[in-house]
Amino acid sequence: MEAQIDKIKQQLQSQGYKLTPQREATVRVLLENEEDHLSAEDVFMLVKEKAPEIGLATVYRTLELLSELHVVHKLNFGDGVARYDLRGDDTKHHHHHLICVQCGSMQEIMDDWLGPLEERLEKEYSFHVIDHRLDFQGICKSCQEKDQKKDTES
Amino acid sequence: MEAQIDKIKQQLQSQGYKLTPQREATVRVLLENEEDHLSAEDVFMLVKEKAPEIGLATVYRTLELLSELHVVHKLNFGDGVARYDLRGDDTKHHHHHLICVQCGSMQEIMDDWLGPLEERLEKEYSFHVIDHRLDFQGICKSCQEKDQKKDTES
DNA sequence: TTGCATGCAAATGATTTGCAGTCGT
DNA sequence: ACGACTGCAAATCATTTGCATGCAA
Repeated sequence: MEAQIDKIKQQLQSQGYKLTPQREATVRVLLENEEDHLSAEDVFMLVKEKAPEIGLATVYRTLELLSELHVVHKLNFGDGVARYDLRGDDTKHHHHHLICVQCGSMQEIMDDWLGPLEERLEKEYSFHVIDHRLDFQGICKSCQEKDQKKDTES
Repeated sequence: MEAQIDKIKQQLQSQGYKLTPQREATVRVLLENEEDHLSAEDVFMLVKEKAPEIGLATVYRTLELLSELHVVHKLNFGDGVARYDLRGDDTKHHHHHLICVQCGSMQEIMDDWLGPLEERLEKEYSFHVIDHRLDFQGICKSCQEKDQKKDTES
């Protein structure tokens, strides 16, 4: 982890920026939560545990700066908040959702089904995939069973 | 077009909603701009030309309603505004999006790649798929080229 | 009458910005 | 001292909500 911090420090300095304590705390939070897609508010709360005096605006400014330097990716999943992701080439997130339109339940599928598609995108469209989001809307098993029962009764 | 309006009217009525003049004006704007991904504000401005007395809140409420009824798709490309897309008659309106996290550009892919996956879901998870949504976040071709140039310069 | 719909204005929530003070070089 | 950096509060922007009114069955 120290190695990664050092690398980021150099990236900052090469562009004339400093790795201040606030920025370092923010980067550490991102490193410690590489798995997740943290929102700015999430990052803020986690950073506050290490550096309680930090301001939300600083977190936003830091994330924006890191984003410009391509240290993190700014992602948008349509839930109204921007999410940030450390740019590790190795970490990819694959989760799909089955959302039942009848009962509203949501099931996560951890399989990665899109590997071949992503390869195709890179080749055919020259699009470098960082992440994807795949949601299916439909009727879940238990609602199908409920429906069947109802149909039989009537 | 009248046929499509009628169809939407029936979809609304089947759920207990009415096709009010404001809603009809909004739907007409969406039909007339089927090609584009309009934001709520865009729709609002266009609807105002037909029905100047309409309020922005009504446009938002209408779009939200149509979205729930799956008449339109609510899309988010990370530029800070939600965009809306009329769902074409054909069930094969399954397009996917390539969203560049750097420049915010969006490209549509019209292929339907998920047929086999949907079959698998029905079998392995007993989940009956009605609709899906697939977005890829990544770096588009032109941003990759820009990055390369920048890297070379330094 | 009853309740869905509307327009307006005010409220909200995420993010940005203005500004005065702080810190390292 | 200079400019980069910060925290705070106020500003902004998209979207939502409260509420009194309007309208159709």
